[in-house]
Amino acid sequence: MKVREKKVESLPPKENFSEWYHELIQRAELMDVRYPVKGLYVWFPFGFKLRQLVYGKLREIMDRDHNEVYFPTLIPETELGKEGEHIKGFEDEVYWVTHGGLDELDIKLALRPTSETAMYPMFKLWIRSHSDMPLRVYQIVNIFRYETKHTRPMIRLREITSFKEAHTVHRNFEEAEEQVKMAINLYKEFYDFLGIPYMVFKRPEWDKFPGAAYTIAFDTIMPDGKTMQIGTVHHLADNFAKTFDIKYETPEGDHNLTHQTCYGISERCVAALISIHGDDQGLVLPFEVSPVQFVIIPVLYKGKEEAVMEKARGIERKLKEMGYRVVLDDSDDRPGSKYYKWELKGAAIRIEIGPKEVEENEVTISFRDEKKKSRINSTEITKENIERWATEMKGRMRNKAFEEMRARVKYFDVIDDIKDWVEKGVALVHFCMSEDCAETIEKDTSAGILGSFEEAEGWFEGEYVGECIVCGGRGVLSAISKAY
RNA sequence: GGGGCCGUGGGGUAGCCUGGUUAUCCUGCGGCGUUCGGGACGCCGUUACCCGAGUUCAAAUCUCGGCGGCCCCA
Repeated sequence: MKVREKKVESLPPKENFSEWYHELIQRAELMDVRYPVKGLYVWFPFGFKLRQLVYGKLREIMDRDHNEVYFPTLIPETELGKEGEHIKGFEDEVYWVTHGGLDELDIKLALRPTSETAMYPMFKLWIRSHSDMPLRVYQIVNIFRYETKHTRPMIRLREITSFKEAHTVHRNFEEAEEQVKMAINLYKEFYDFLGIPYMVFKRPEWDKFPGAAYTIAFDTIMPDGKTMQIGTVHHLADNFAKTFDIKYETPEGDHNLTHQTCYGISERCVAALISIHGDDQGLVLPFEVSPVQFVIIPVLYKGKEEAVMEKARGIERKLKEMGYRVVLDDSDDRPGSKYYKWELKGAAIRIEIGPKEVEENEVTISFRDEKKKSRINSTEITKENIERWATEMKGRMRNKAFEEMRARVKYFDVIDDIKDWVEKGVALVHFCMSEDCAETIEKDTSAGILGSFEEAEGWFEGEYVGECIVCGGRGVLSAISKAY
């Protein structure tokens, strides 16, 4: 007798990252990629729930000392074009609204590629005196960029749907710089919460935000070895204040230009979350942000259904009363089929209840990041234990992610071997930050300079300063990678 | 920026080269029944040739354009 082949296709293995990502996003019902415009995608309810939970944390962090605002999507050409460097950086990727109905507009309107030029004319009106600062606001909005290269959900989009952008105004360069440090710490807190490892760089001059004095960026390493920028913090100095004439009156009665910062995180944080923690089975999510924190699978044997369902419903009720997100999967599928389904969707904790558990007042419990199952007494399902489980699970996920990333970071003092290495990770080098030397590196390695480390701790134990790998001049610890 | 490949039910595909009957298979989906501890089975039902133009008696199939997707090089 022939054993029947398993027919249900599973996810491509995660080693095949590009395919894995693409399939997972659809099968786990995060996004529908079938929308008929390139680079625009639809959030499914399940995916949007995940987005909301992740951004809930981001909001919580921001709300501590920022006020949420909303500025319009459309920016007049006259404002967008005011800051020379800024517009130069965005001009080839701006969408323009040129008509109202059948009439051509006198002044074209841009779909915001970012909101500096929407906000700062208003900041000029809002800022009168030194006591109006610091001003700290943020908004979570969609922004538009006409990408011509390979678009993909949550990573490279024409409509970024979830751009959290913060903008702050200060009295001088130093106070703005303090804000930059504060922003870096906020983002660290956010990514630590998600268990996502990152490196923090100062971007090279040629790669900073258009119009900024300098740019700090967070990069993580994706499973295919390429880096992905998952957050940026910009010190704008008084560059935009000059352009938009944002001045304040000092206690002495002088009128000074303000200094500003802005910093942003997009849905790439969700992309990083699912890419870094996910496995061959599908999503692995921290308990706090999983749309399904508990899934209860009843195992229904003929004649014993009612007792099992009764216990399952009881536990469902109990967990819901504690405030958790719970699904009792009483659909017609076999238990095995349900295990696969909820693993795909990243349900954090699974509880199985069958006749045996009913008899012994136990439940079978398993955590999404582990392979094993165990039996516990039903009375052990307490808020205290659940919080402990969530913390332990996060700890395991974070350690695993950190170890995997560390294995992809390696120091080099000769250029030759870098070309091969950047196919699977990040190369650390001492580098002088000159554009000439950068060109040599880009040519010899087919990879780019991420910048100089803000903090190398955790990634490199040696000296921060050393000889530039290209010219031998004074170099600082820097990183080279292929980037998304 | 340059080059190549592709578009068939909700998803994945065969058919296209060599135009011609009712468009293949897997999966999914709906109903009924039997089941249920790691992807159950039976029966019934359900849905497709990207859009536009051209060639032709006849186009999923050939030609051109558009839109969309994938890959390689810079």
